[in-house]
Amino acid sequence: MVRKKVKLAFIENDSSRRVTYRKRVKNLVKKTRELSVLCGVDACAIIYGQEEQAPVVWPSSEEEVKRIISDYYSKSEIDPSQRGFNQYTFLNDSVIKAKERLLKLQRKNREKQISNMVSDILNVKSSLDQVNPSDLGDLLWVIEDKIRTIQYRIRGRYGELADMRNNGSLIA
Amino acid sequence: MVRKKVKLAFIENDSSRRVTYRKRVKNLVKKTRELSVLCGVDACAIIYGQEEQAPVVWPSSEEEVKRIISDYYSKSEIDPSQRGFNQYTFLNDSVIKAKERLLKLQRKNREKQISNMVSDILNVKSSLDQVNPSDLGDLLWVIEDKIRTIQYRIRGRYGELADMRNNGSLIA
DNA sequence: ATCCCTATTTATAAGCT
DNA sequence: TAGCTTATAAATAGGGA
Repeated sequence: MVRKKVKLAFIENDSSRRVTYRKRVKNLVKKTRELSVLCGVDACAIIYGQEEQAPVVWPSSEEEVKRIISDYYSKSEIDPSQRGFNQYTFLNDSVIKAKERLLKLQRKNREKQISNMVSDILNVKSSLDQVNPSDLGDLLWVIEDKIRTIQYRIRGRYGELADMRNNGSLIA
Repeated sequence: MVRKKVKLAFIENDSSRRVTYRKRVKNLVKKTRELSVLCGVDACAIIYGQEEQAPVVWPSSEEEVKRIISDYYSKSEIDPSQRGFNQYTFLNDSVIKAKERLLKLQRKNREKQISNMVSDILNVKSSLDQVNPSDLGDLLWVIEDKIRTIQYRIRGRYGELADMRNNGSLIA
């Protein structure tokens, strides 16, 4: 996009791809944070880098997470009648069709798997809405520890853990 | 950041905040997509706008979601021993402390709530890893319908649904 | 690989309609 | 409120050290 307008396609060259990745991730996170602060909304960026790379997650610092969670909590205190509203299922033709489809999925024993995945993608906000303020400390601690654990696991401990990777039963 | 260098703080003026929000969301999504394509990584942007606004989620189109899911699936086919690896709990001092803390949480009957929230924030990738390719069609359909349902619900149907918002038991 | 540099492209705050 | 325009700030590809 500069000394030569680059076309939007996978960068084959490993070296320049990695450089571009670092530059752009940095700015994407910055932009995410700016949007959040300027407009008073909660925004989340998740980037899964190549193999052997820790995922980048924003917000990730204790301070930021705390701010977002307490913002959510104070909102729901101000207007508790709003809480859980997103969970209500509006009934119309497309939802009726959805239900038929889900019934079929249930028969195939996949419904739970799929709804969990949809939740992962769409429901971060509603899960944050449901946190009790007395849980904030524990929540932050668990999140931070999970991030550290993932980073530690991904960075250079493969040797020690190699035997475990061959055991499919570890999936859970 | 332009005709006047704006300081990074909440924009009090409603009108300009909304304009800034729309402009920046558009570009944040664009940047997210560019990073994803240029560097061959999976990235996700989630923005929760103000009240009465539909959340913005990228990726959201059938095509993009399909691409990401099938990429994940083909990765796990090439190296199935990697699947589920992220779920393994590495044992070290901090995890032992985590477990003690979790035990305490369990006593308070909050553990499930919190671990679900952590999963929402950090585990989008691993849930995508576990999708069977034959489920892709159903998955895409459910996601799209969920997005449509949320948008429809949030945009201007409050009148009809107002009575329901006063019922706290709808949280679920 | 990592800074630094810088020519250009992008993003964007204000104005104007 | 929603576009469109424009002056300026930011982001960034490609090089060089």
